[in-house]
Amino acid sequence: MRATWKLLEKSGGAGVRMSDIAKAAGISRQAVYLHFPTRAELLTSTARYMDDVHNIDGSLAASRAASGVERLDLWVEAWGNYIPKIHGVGRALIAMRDTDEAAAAAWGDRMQAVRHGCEAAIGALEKVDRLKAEFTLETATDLLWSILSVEMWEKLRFECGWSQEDYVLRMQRLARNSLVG
Amino acid sequence: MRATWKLLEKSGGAGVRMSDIAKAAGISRQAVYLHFPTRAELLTSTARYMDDVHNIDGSLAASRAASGVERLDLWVEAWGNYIPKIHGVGRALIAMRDTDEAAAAAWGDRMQAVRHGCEAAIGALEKVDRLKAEFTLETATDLLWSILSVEMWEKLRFECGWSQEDYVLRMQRLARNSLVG
DNA sequence: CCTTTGCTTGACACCGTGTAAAGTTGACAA
DNA sequence: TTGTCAACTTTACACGGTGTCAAGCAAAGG
Repeated sequence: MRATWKLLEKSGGAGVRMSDIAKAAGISRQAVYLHFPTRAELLTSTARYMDDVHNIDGSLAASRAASGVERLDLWVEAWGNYIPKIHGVGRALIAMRDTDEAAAAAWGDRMQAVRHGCEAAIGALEKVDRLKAEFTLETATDLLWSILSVEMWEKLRFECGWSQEDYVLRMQRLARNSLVG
Repeated sequence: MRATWKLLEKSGGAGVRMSDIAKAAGISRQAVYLHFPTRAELLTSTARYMDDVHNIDGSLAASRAASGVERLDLWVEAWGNYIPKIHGVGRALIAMRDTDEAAAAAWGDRMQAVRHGCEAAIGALEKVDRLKAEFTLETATDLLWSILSVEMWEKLRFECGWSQEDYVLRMQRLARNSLVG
């Protein structure tokens, strides 16, 4: 899993084959299949492992402690800064979605968790009556979640050349401008 | 190209093989290669053909004629309503990006054209001094372009279940709230 | 000493894309 | 009438990547 992680990180998630991973791990390609039945399993296990190492719950604690607009800001920052860490694996999983049911499910699950984070942030906003009137909890969550998607991060970060700091700052502003009334 | 179009439209862009297209067109798989050297070529030719049939320039005329905030609204509407038409081919091209250089270039080109549309809309905003001070022409274009990406449309439309009308309306509002001062 | 565990090598099936070659069919022209 | 060309057919195969299968090997440990 560490080899997978390293390779996906350096490649940005594309063009990493099972044989590459095996070589990087210093074992044969078949040995990889002794541990992980499929590529999708390896990727999702690696993703879980990364969550573990990064202690994702810990890094989200700050945003959970806050409330209202501040909570929204902190959530955008926390998740926004987590994206680069998982980006490689994410990209690989996203690429497999079309052809591999398991990969689609695994990535969908992870994104559902992110959605819950978004929903909690919007909920906090609603609680202090700062959610724009045009939104329900659900539609606001939809929007925030889409705005904070890995795909959008990729576009802004690589195709538009934004720095990570710019990304976080501007997404915080975007979220505030569009959701907070 | 018509067969390709039809299949990609119905499948949403995934799992369409050259042999499927050949069968749908009523010719052999090899015959397809007599007309299009590669899958990427077939897809991009189909995309061009679709632009032609849809008369893209005509449908963008309205937005180009307007100015200021109205122009932004009309641009979001025009492009937003064009996405579903090209979505199938877009998805297929996006899926090929990682492995096929030609596909990446073709899709990149098309998206660059969309970016120009975004830039023109932002330019119109700037001309009447309604662009928020925090933006340059470029950063505002980056943001609008990312917000109007096919990926975001897919997410909102299918994963969040928004209707096409909702999508356009809410994206207009999002663009206005975040860009117009 | 024997078994188990973790690995190795090597071969192979499957799929989809793309290539290659030889043959068929119909239209049009000298 | 014969010949040629273009569009297409059938059949076969190479390649790359995933996943399967089988036989064998080496070290650890009761």
